[in-house]
Amino acid sequence: MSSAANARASALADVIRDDLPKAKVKKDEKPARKVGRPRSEKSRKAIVNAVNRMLLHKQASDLSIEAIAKKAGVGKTTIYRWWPDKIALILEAINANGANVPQPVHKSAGERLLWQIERFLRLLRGRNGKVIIEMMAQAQASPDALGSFYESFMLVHEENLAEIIENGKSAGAFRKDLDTAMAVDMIYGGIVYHLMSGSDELDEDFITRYPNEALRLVR
Amino acid sequence: MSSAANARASALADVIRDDLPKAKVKKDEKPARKVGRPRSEKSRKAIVNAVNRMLLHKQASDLSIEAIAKKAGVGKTTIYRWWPDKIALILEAINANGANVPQPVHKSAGERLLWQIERFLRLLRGRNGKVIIEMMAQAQASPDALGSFYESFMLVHEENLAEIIENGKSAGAFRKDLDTAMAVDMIYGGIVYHLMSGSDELDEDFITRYPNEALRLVR
DNA sequence: TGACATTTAGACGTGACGTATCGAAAATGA
DNA sequence: TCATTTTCGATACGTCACGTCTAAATGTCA
Repeated sequence: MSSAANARASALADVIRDDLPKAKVKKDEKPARKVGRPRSEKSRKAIVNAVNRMLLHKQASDLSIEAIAKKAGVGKTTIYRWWPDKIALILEAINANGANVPQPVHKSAGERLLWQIERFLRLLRGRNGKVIIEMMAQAQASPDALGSFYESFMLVHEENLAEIIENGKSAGAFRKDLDTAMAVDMIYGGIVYHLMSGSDELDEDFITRYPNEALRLVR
Repeated sequence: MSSAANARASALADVIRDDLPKAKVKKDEKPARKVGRPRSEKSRKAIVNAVNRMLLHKQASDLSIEAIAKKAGVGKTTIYRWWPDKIALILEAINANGANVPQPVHKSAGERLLWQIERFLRLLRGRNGKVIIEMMAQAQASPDALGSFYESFMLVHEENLAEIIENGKSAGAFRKDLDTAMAVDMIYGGIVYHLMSGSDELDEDFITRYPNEALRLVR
């Protein structure tokens, strides 16, 4: 397990080979404990709220588990018990994980591509973008954190985009000789890189024009 | 000063407007001190060597100034005096800054683009890539560090690429409606993102095929 | 020689890490 | 009702790195 590279390679391979068997992650993690004090929903909310409030004033790298615990009025043991690291906690707090809205059907390949890119851009618009990019940056420090970030955030977007591109190629709407994985790298990479280069937020102009620029890449 | 966003915006604007007046950074930082003990070249080398030796065994985020000083047999004051942060030190150690080899002339716009991208890829090949990407990641934590990384590493590449694209557009070799800044984001972003996604090194296949894929984007 | 900046070495206070321990609290089920 | 089980908040612990700060030694120039 662990390696993000592996997770990524296999995930893209799945999409490209068009057989996606068990990519469903593991949602069946509910043994439904019968005995013992249950997890405090109140504490969970307090922690998540504390993170969100703190993110209004400072950037993610300046949040310490200790400070979060203090602000939430919670023992830091509680945080360590439920979240493996700051990345997982913050991603949950800003609710950036998943939310895999199904694509509207009956669209051309180009429209589906635009829709997917716009969805990603919307997700990264505003303050969220900076925070998520910081998470990606922090994840570079450890393979485990990277895998965690990748699986809980990037993977689903990559899969969706890769599938759209593959379908577009099959349908003749996109270049047959296009390398799907590279196109995914360039399309999402362009956005990520833009945010990493210093723009605090994605400006309206970028959001408006980027999807069409990406569309030119694949045609 | 400080903001990387500003540095970037103005730099690209310069290239795009095709007037690049004083982009030459400041190489004239040699007051040639006459008095006082001179900086120890021996210590400088010991520090840089220590960093390089340590990077063979651990990743950049695991290097501490204290450990570097100890390994180099140097007071950490010496490090703090000469380098503003770990990013600057490591970039100098792996010699990733500058080395702005002039382009061979007499080439078509497409060839110049390929050459520039290949140069960038060569720079990020091997262990260097991981280290540089880690620097970029760490730089996200502070605007100053981001500006420092950007100016000492990314800026020159962006300027070169933007100029090539602009010239290609003027010459009719590239699409006139191409957004230069976005193309730069996508081309370099694709590489950076690829490295950030978990591949420890750029594989031969990627290096071989990426430049051509990028060329399709601009035509 | 004296002026002066840089050198190494290490002490210092700060702050966060992640673990461990504690007694109290909250649910279950016999 | 009461034992069992698990989480709760609190806090102590040892570790580590940060960046600043002294202090005495060292090297170069005038």
